[in-house]
Amino acid sequence: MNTFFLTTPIYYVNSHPHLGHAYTTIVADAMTRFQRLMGRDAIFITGTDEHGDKIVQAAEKAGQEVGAFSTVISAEFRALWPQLNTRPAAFIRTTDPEHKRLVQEFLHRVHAAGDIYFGEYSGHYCYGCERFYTDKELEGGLCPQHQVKPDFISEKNYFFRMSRHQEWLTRHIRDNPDFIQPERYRTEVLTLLDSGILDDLCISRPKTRLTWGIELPFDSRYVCYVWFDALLSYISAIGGVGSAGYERYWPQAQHLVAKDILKPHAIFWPTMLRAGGVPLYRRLNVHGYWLTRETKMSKSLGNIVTPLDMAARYGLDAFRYFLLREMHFGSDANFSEEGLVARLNADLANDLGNLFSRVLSMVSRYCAGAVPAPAGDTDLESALKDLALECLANFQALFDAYRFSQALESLWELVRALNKYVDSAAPWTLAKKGDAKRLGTVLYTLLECMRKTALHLWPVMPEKAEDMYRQLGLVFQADTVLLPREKESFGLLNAGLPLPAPVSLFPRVD
RNA sequence: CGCGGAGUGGAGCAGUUCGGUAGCUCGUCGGGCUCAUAACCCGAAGGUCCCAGGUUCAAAUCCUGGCUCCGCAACCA
Repeated sequence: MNTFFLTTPIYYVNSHPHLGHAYTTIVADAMTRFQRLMGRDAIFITGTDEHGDKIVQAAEKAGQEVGAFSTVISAEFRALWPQLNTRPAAFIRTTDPEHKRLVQEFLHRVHAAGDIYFGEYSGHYCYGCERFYTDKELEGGLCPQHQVKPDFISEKNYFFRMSRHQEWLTRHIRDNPDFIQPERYRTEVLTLLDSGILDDLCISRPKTRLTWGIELPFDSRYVCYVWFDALLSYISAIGGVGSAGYERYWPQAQHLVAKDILKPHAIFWPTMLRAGGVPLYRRLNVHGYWLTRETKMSKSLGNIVTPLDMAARYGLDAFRYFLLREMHFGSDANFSEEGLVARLNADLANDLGNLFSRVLSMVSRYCAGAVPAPAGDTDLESALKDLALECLANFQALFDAYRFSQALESLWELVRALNKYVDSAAPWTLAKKGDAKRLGTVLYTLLECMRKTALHLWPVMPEKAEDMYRQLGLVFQADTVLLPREKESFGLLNAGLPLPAPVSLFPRVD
């Protein structure tokens, strides 16, 4: 089946949505829109992760009951996505009853398969932090937070036999170079796997310490460790193992995460799936962080960028464009308002917006506002068309590989070539000479290439792309578009179409 | 010797997998055009590709050693 299925992480509700969350979801949305234009049945899903210690603590800090607290934050995330023009096919909460049931069912399967055992865990426990510390984490034997000596306590817990699957996982990652992308993160995981034996994963928390979680189906004195619960949401969101949604989408599953949660996705999750007898996801796509002034964004530093402020100030599509154009997928990137404005002015206003403006105004002036008919091509057109098809083919291949920045660069190579073509062909001279045939060819060629450009931009800037389409006298309908044929031929724009009065697409910001 | 990333013209970055005349955008300077959002097009200046060794006919790219910066090990995409 020709499907495409992508997940964002389910965001942890101990903080409000920020630029990082917006980026990941916008990437997921753009990729999904792209795959749809490529002719696939494509969806992405998102949601919130709501269990665990940290949430209980955050709720206490806010002076709220934990269930009510996570509902409020979860709703903030859910409300943000439509405002960024992202359209998840599902929004899952790990507190959904159906998810809880599916997690318990999965735990049962793994337990029955013999991959969960009851054992004892000993460690340095700080009652102030309500957590265990490893020897490495302690500073001079003291808890780094409270500067007190933690108690050495033993606790009975359930463990997942992750170590049993280490060899198999290592081989799988070696044999499937695409399983973790970009390459550097694959290398990182392989280094980690080669550096020693994996510990088994402690997957329970005694209710004496934590009750905010999913109860273990085989022991009501415990709740499930958050990651074991959260990762399974990727399957709950489409109906659970064996459901119609699962059959349809899971075989093509890809995940999208930031580098901080590489380990749970690259190690915990595949071994869990293996133990539960569920086929693995196809691919894990890992991106970097947005930095502000060379340093990481964090609440304590007060340098959080609020996505909606930027969108409101400069336009949502310019914001989306900036995020995809500026960050090289996988590496960290810098976010700055100046950077955004620079891109908006240079790429969107000067190159793209101005191209539409100059061409549409000539069509309006020289062709009575209707798409002219092309006559014969000269070498100038042949060269331009060759370049256009090459740029579009590159765009499609790069976008498909999550190399958004390079994909857009490739598209802008075409935009610049179009501006250059205007200068070389000089339609104003043709108009003066009264060479209607040649003028028709030049302007038609431009309009057709602009149509292709708008089409390819839709995943990144849906509203503006639809505006561009309208300017070309067309109505954009995603289901009727097929990108693959667009990189092969010209002439899908019909001559004679009346065009509306030109409107500025991207006004400059000064 | 905790793990990882980065160091390329004034700024921001590609290129490093599979060595072969150093590339893009912005900025600067000069020119062109007049259809256009003071936009667009052409040309120019500007680089010891962190340093030192090594391999090679040839190294930004491979190997060894070192320096500097940053991130993770605490929240967090």
